[in-house]
Amino acid sequence: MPANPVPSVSVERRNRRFLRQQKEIMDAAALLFAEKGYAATTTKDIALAADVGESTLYGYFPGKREVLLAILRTQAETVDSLLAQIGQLTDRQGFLDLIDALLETVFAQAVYTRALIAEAWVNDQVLNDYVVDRLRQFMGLLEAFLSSKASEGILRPIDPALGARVIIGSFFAVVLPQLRGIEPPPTPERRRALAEATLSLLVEGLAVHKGAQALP
Amino acid sequence: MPANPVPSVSVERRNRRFLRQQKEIMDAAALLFAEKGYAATTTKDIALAADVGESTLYGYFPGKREVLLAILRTQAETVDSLLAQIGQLTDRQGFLDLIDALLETVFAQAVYTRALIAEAWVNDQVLNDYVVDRLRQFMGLLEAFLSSKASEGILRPIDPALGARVIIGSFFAVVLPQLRGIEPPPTPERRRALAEATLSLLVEGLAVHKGAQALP
Amino acid sequence: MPANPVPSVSVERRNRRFLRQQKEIMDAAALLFAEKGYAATTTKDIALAADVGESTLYGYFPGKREVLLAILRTQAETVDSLLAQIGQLTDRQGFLDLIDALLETVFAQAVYTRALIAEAWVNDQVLNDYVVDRLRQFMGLLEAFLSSKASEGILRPIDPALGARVIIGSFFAVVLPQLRGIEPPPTPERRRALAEATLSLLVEGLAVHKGAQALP
Amino acid sequence: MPANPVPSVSVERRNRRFLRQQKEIMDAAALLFAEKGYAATTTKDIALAADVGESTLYGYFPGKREVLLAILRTQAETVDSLLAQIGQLTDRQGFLDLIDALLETVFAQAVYTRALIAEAWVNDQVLNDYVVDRLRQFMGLLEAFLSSKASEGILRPIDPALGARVIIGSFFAVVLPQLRGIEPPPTPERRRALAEATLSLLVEGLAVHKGAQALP
DNA sequence: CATGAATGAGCGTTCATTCAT
DNA sequence: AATGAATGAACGCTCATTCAT
Repeated sequence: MPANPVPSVSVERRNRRFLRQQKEIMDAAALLFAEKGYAATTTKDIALAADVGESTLYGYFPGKREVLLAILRTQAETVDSLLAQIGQLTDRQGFLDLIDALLETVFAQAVYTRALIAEAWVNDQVLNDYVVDRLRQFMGLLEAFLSSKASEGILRPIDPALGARVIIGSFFAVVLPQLRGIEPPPTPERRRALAEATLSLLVEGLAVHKGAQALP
Repeated sequence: MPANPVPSVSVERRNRRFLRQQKEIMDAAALLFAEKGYAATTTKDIALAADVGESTLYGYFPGKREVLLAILRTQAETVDSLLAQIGQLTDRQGFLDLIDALLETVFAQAVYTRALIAEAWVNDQVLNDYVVDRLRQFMGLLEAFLSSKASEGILRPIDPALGARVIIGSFFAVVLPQLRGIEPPPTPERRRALAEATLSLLVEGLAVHKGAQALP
Repeated sequence: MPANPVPSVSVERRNRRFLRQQKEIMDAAALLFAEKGYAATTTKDIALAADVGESTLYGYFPGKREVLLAILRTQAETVDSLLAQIGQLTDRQGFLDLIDALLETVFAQAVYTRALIAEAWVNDQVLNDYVVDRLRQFMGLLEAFLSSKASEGILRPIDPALGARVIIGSFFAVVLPQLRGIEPPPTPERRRALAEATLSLLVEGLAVHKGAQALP
Repeated sequence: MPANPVPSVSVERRNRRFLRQQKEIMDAAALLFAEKGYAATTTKDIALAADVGESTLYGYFPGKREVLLAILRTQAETVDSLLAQIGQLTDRQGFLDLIDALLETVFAQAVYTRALIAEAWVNDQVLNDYVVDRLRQFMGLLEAFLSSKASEGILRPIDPALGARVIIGSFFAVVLPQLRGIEPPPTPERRRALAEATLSLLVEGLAVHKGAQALP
């Protein structure tokens, strides 16, 4: 039997199918991991939710663990590709755009993110491989921004690490209840408004005062 | 036959032993629940960590689930008794004291708190029974404080709910890495300093400005 | 997508296999329940006897209890279908046929019957659900027969309830040792002979007398 | 310390106490064994019912099994001492007395008897050690009686083994529902009446006839 | 390629028995 | 002598994974 010289079409189609099915399994699994945690989710649950036979999973992933890892990797890659697009933060608008893009990403894959948080909270390996680096990168961006603005005399010369944390924490406080499912996910407009309000609060502070310089 | 008035000593001693052993099991379990999550922790793990036979657990708790619940209840009761001691927040110092007391409590039972967060993230029942109410109470305190200060003209009239969240988020951002074990737990001095710096940052804002009124 | 009309063959085959395996498990379990009692029989025992893995049982029954219930139900259904076929008892031959059919049924599923008796002796629920009604039905048949014959002047007007009991007891006395495995199960001929001898004894009595009327 | 030369009084008292407590435990256990079967009864159940600590049992019996054996032995000894009192059966009255004494014994220790039956049904060892011999002895008595009366021309020359069985079965049919707890235990009068009616039925038969000789 | 069936490993839990007091 | 506490062994059952079709 001669090797088919142009099997690429059917091979591609097969490949597309494979990837589509893989994604369907990951989506089903991510929802369950998010809702119950990895350990409490059974392969039977996943198969049922993905509407395939239990053993079919093993045609797409070597095992339950690898489904989780694929989910985490996907989530991390999305964040990575976002971070890769960001250069230096230079002005308020860039800052807001970053926050907004981040929020959009987080909510676009809310289920994946929730699964990631669930697992990272109880698994050092996952925390290190999928969270620590990205958080550090993000904090680096924020710290550099704060330091630079401070040296320009626009922001106060507070500890940039603390400042970065407070910023992150503030946005987490807004995002977490929605991720967790206590509050409905925000519309894009509401998302943007929240980002602006939060940033404004952080920049200008809670206290009444005059003459505060807005970020350029 | 008159009731023996004396055995109370031995009964008390027995009782003390029972409670001590119970606590030891809870501590061992809480550490594991914190580190791996409830579902991934086996009763064998707990027994090993508490240095008792696996079946001994069942002399102290009806089952694995009840060990978790005892942990959660203990954690919640500590927070409740703290919240019960707080009246109205009226000034900066009271605010700082609250934050500090809360942080102290959280760190004093870091393992319990971490276990609570782990489970609440993946279990609606636990979230509702042990987190939602307390968080709401705490937010209520903060919101009342912000509103009251705003009406006095001392704080800006921002959305108190958003303000409360940002405050919570800020402290979470500072606390979480330590709870999670990425950073070492803070000394009381460092704890206080962090609280002050964070509060100052929130009150006065990131931006340079003049004439801001400090909280009384 | 039209429903595939063909896979019914394989579906049927699968179904047959399932039922066959289910029966094999029930048979293995019934033997053990009969020999040791339900409580003293472990799922491991059953699996070993049925020559399957222990967890395989759970593909065929939801649990150990349900294996027992399936056995009891099967036994009861067989007896029910027998009782359903019986109309009124009118003559000696009908009576003998009933006894014989009953004995045949009991011995055909001796193991199931023995398991039923074992459990009914120590379990009110089982006694009520699987024994009481059937025994009552059977006694009803006998009592009606005795009363009717008594009113025809063919049988003495003894208490029909006592008479029915004595009849049942007599046959039990013959059957139980064989069910219990002390004596070998009877051949059909021996079975029939026993039934006739027992009936004759009951009808004519132990005492020597003349002029007794045989049942028609 | 000189050995007390006359400790017998206190030793006896101690002994009586021991035996009394032993009996209490056996009674509690027998009831449970009768109601749920040996295997389904836990030592905790027994201790609770006997109102002693679980480990106290082991001061009176080497283990759970031995409690059962003590119960069975007691039951068997009672029957043995009854059988030992019986000589040859010679007339109807002696026969009735035997039946009545047996019934009285059975009901006096209904719980023990029920426990014995429960265990003998699922345990060959118990069946052989505590039932078979006694039943054989009893059947021997009956067979000898039937044979002797047959040779005297008073009873018909039926197979004595079958006759004995029918007699036993008849009384079982009357007794079992009461032992099992479906019917209330009989008063002594009712007991005697039942015995007479049953015997009469067996002797004279169900059929109408004349000239039957009563047993002398 | 998809799957129902099968299974060893291991789960949470119970139990008869022993131990320390 | 009596017992609460402790425990290894074993229980009924579940699960991630493999196998046969």
